[in-house]
Amino acid sequence: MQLNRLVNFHKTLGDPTRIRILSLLATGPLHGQAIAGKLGLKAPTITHHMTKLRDTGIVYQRRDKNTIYYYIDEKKLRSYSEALPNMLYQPNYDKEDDSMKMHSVVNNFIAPDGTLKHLPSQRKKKIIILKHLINGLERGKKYPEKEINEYIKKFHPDFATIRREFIINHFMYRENNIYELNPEEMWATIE
Amino acid sequence: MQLNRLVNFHKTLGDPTRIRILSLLATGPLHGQAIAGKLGLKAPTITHHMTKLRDTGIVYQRRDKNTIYYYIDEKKLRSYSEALPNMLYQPNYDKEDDSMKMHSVVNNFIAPDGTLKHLPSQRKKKIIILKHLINGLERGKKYPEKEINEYIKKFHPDFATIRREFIINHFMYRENNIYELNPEEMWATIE
DNA sequence: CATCTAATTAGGTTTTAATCTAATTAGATG
DNA sequence: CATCTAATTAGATTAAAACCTAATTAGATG
Repeated sequence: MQLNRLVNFHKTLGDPTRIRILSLLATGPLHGQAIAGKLGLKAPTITHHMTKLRDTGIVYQRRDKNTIYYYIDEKKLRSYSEALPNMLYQPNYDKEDDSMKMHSVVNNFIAPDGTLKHLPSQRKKKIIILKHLINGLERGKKYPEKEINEYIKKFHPDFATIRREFIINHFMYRENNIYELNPEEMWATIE
Repeated sequence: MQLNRLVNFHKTLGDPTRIRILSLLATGPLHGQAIAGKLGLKAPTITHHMTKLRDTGIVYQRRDKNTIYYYIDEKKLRSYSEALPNMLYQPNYDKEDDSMKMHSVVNNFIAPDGTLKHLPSQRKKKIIILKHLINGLERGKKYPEKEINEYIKKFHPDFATIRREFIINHFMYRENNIYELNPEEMWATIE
């Protein structure tokens, strides 16, 4: 699911009038005038809300003569509702990785004050630490070399080595001494 | 769950920035500056969003020295996400009532062409039938007596008796021979 | 106590969206 | 085709909220 559709779904439900409309429809289909009457709103307002509900897909409609009846699509409502928690907490390989190893490795190599004791020599652990270190950098932002050095020095005085590791392991790339984060797909992985 | 909290939950998720923040937090806790950096926003903006996320309860925070780390409360996120579908489609007593009894009672007293055979004499059944009959009337609309009579005659010729039952059982009230539906809380119930 | 860092508050700008009235469209029906 | 009803569109008003800069607060630390 794309970000946009998900945001839109929640934005649509983030309005008391629309929730009340759904409550009404839960007991059975209704036409626009009936909804307007029950909620004390005017017809155009109902049209406005039904357009949004229809656009997200959680209600559909059927015409009978001049009257349009609205129905909830319960299945869509449920699947959209579950989308966010599932997206965030889908257990995948990386997750295991992060929560199991990363935590203890970070604990071992990062001091309580957040500085780096020393760069691990084992490749796997080193990758985990490098990932941790670039956490404070911004995707899409261009960093002059001086700024990168300053950033790294907050963790460890040997900025040159760490900066080099960033490049070697494809966390960043350099062009004319300007540094920028690579897309995550390019980063070195453990395995 | 009250309407308000539910609306608020969805309103909170109905913003791309906040969804992105949750995506970031899903991989592990982060502090405000890191979030601001990754999203290209300023610190006050993050405060603004974190306040909303915290107020709905789906994130909480822990302080470590000067730095505040934010965590997702996965349980709350899930339970809120399920709230709306469950609210709408939770079988409760009234529902049972409607679907179990109402169905068979209506089947027994309403002919296939939609007309009423005769008004049940048992109170419970009579209420169910009256409920069924007023289904086609609109909340908030004022009906002159003549219009009510015509409406009832679509179901049964003895409009006077049925009209009287509507009033006796508080489905409608009359003022100057103008009839109007009562709010649902006033209707006679089965127990 | 002076100073540093991270977070927050205050206040302002701009965008979005909920609602209304008035006018229009789409279908049904006589 | 004239007319009715329900729905929609257009356009305006108002309220909410996302984001910023500048100033302030809260805690940690030397």
